[in-house]
Amino acid sequence: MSDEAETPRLLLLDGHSLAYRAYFALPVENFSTATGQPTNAVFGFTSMLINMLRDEKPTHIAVAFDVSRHSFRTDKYAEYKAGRSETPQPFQGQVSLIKEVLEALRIPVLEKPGYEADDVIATLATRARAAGMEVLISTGDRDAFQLAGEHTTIIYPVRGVSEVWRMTPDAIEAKYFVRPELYRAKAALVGEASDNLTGVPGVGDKTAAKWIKEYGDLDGIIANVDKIKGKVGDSLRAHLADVIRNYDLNALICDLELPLAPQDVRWQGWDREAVHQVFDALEFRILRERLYSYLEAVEPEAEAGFDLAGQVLRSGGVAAWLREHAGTDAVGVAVTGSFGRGTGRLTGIGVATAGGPAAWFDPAGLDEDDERAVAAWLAEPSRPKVIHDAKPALLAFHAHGWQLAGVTTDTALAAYLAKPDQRAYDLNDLALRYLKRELKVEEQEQETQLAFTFEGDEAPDDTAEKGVMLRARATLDLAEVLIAELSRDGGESVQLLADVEQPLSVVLAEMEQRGIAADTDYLSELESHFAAEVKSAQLAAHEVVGREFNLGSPKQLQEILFVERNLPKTKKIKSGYTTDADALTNLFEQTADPLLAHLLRHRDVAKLKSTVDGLLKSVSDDDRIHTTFNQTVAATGRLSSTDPNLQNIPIRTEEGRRIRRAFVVGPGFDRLMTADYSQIEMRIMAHLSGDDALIAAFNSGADFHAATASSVFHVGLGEVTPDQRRKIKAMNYGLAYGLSAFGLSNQLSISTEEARTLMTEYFERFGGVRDYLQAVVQRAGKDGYTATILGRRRYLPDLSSDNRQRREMAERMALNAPIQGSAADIIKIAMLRVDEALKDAGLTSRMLLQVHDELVFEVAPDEREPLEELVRREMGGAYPLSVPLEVSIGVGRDWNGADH
DNA sequence: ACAAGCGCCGA
DNA sequence: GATCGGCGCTTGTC
Repeated sequence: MSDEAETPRLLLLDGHSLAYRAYFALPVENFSTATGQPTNAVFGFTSMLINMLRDEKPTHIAVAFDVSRHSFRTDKYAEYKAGRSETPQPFQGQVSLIKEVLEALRIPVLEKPGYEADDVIATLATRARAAGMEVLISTGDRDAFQLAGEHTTIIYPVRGVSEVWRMTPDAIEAKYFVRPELYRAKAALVGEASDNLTGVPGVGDKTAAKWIKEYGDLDGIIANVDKIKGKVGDSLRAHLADVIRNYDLNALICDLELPLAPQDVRWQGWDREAVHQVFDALEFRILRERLYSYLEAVEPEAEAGFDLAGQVLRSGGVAAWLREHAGTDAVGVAVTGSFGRGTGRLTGIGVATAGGPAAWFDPAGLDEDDERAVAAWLAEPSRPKVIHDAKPALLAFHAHGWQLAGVTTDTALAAYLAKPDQRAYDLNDLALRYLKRELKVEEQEQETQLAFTFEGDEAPDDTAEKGVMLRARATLDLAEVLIAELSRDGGESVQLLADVEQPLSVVLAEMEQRGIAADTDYLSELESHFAAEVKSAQLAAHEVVGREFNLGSPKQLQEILFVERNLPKTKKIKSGYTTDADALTNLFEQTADPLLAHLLRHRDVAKLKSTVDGLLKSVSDDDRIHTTFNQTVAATGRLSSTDPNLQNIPIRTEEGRRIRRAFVVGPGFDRLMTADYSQIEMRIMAHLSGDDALIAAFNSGADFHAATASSVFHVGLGEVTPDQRRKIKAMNYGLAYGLSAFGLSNQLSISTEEARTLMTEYFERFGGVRDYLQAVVQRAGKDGYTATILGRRRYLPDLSSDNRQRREMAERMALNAPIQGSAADIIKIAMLRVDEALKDAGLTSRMLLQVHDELVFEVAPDEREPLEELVRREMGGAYPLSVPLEVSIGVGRDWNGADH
C-alpha cells in the first residue's frame, strides 16, 4: 500500500451530536424502512461519515457517544442542558442503529459514564497530539472549538448533512474574534443557549473578544471587573457568578481513563458482509453505492489473485483441452449469453480447473469433433462440474442441443442456503466475501491480480474472455468454501442442497422450458373487455368530480377526497392519507359517496387489465407462457415466479377467475390438472406443536376450520355458525404469521378487546400451539436462527435487537419461517418425487407450474387416472407428518376449470 | 433511464 | 401491528 510514512490522522466524531443534527436536517417522513422504522438520523449520520472518510482520509477513527443526559456537569449544575425538549420519539432507537453501522464499518465506539462524548474526544485528541498525530474532530457542539490547534481541526456541520466548515484556529478567530485557547472564556461570557448556560446579557462575541484582548483572559477580566464601564459593565458584574460557572462547566476533561488509546483505533477496514446486511436492513441503496465506491477505491479488500493459466480456444482445440484437463476432478464452468422465458442463447463458455489451466471458447464456432466432445463432456454425470446458478445455463445448453449432468455444486444455491436473506447472489460479491478476491480483470498486466499466461497462438486482447474464465475459476474455489460453511451443521444443509435444491433446479428448468399454453385470442378479448370497464369507471368518476383527473395517482386522489370533498381522514402514510381499497371501502360505508364506488371499481378492473396486458406481452412464439422460477429469492425457502409472475393470477373474484381461463391445455394434451395440499401450513403447525386437539381436528376428517371452531366455542360440529368459522379461520391463518390481537381485530373488523378474548379462548383449547410458538421464538433467540423440517435455516439477528419494532418483526419471522419453510420443503420433495415417478412410469403427462402449495400438470390423453393416482401418492407421501397430508385434485380444459 | 412510493394480486 | 413474494402505475430525480 502507499506511503507508509504518512502522518497518522485521527478522526473523532461526536455520535450523538451529529446524529441529532442529521435528525433535524432530514425530514423524518422521507426516511423510514418498510417496517416503519425511522432512519433519517442514521442516514444523515452515515452520509456525513462517508463524506468525512472521503475528504479527510483518516488512518485512525473512533466515535464517542454520551451514555445518558446525566453527567458530572449535571451534578454540578442541575440546569445544565435542561430545557431541551424531550428527545423526539422517532430519534430514539436510531442511535443503536448507528452503532450497528459503525460495527459493520469496524469503527470503535467509546463511552464513559458520567462524562460527555466531548470529554472522551478531548482526552483522545490530547493524547493523539502528544503522539504526533493529526487530529480531526467532528461535532455540532461548539465547546470543541477550544481544542483546535495547529494540528487539530474541528469539522463543524453547518447546514444539512453535506455542508461542513473546517474550523482551524484561524477560522475560529475570524468568526469569534478569539484564538481557540480563549474560546472558553468567550463562551463563558456570551453563554451557550443550547447548554442552558446564560451568559452576560448584552454581551456578544465582539464585546467578549474585546475584553479578552484587553485583559488577557477571564482571570484578567475578573480582576479588572470594576474598570469596565457602561451598561455592559454593570451587566457583567451582575452576572459574574454565571460566567464563572460557565467557565467551569465548559472545560473539557482531557485525562479520562479510557479503554483505548489513539494508537489502538487504527481503522482496519470494514466488514463487507456486515455492511451489506446492515444497509440492506436499513434499505439504504444509494448510500451503500456511495460507500462501496469510496471504500473499494481506498481499500481493496481482495488479497491475492487467482493463479490461472488461461487460453482462448479456437475451433478444433476444445476436444483436446477437455481430454487433457476435464477428468474426474471438478471443473468450474461459467457461461455468458442471454437467458429467460424458458430458453437461452450462449455467447461464451469458460472452464477452469483447480490446478490453474483454464479455457474459453465460443460455442457457436465449434467443428464437429469439438461439438461432440463438449456435448459428451457436459452430459456425462461422472465428469464433475461446478457452476454458479445452473438453471439459466441449463436452458441455454438445451437450446444448443446439449444436456448438462454431473453438476456437483451450484454455488448460487449453496450461497442461498448459507444465507437465505440476501435476495441476490452475485458471483463478484460472493468471491469477495468468501474468497477475499476481486473478480476484476485489470488492463495493465503488471498491476493485475491474475497471473494470466497465454498458451494459445495469440493472447486475448479483450478482457471479456478472461473474465469468464475467472468466473469459472472463482466458482470452483467458492464451491469448496461454501460446502465447508454448509457442513458445519452436521450435514443437514449439504444434504438439502444435494438432495433437494440442486435436483430441483433441473426440474424447474424443464418446467420453464415447457411453459403453459395460453389462449391469446381470449386474452385479447379480455383485454378489450377490461379496457372498456376501466373507461366507464373512469368516466363515471370524472363525472362525479366534475373534471378529469388521474385515477391512478394516489396523490391526486388524496387531494380530491380529503381536501375537495372533505371526507374523513384515513390511516396516515408517508405522503398523507391512504387511499387503499380497505380505506375506500370504509369511507364508502360511512359516507356513501358515489365517487368511492367508481374508484373501487376502477381499481379492480385496472388491476385486472394490467394483469392481462402483462400476460399478453409474455406469450412466446409457441403460444405458451414460460415463467422463470427463482429459487434463491424467498428467505423462507419458497420459490418465486417472474416474467410473468404466474403465482399471483387472480382467483378470488369471478371476474378475476376469467383470467385463469386463458391458461389452457396445449396441443397433444387432454386436460390441465391441479393438485394442491389442503391447509398444509396448519398441518405443519399441528405436527410441529404436537397439539393433540389440533391433530384430532385434522384426523376427524371434517372441515378443519369448522372443527377447530367447534372446539373453541364448545358447540357441535353441525352448530358452528358461518361467523364462528370465519373468525377461527382468520385465527388459524393468523397464527402462522405471528398474529397480534390488533392484526386479528383489523382482519375481522372487531375490537381489539374481542380479538384478545378470541385468542385466549383459542389457546385454552389449543395450548400446545401457544407453547410451541413461544418455544420457537425462544429457541431462535438462543440459536440465532430458525430451522425447517429439512434443516433449512433462517438467521434472525434482530431477535436480540434493542429496537422494539425490529425485534418484534424478527419474532414474527421466527414464528412464520419454520412453518412456511417446511411447507416449501415438502412441496419441493413432492415435485422431485412426482418428476421421478412420471419418468419411471413412462407417462407423457408433465408438470408445468408450482404455486406454493399447488402443482399444475398437463394431462396426456388417457393418462388422467394414472396421473391422479401417481400425484396423490407422491405428494401425499412426500414427508411423514403426524397428520395426513391431504391432496385435492381438479381437472379441466383450463386452469379455472381445473379448480376443485 | 431509474428509483421510490403506493397499491394489489397470489400463497 | 400478520408471513412470503412480483409488478404496474405515478412521481421525482438523474
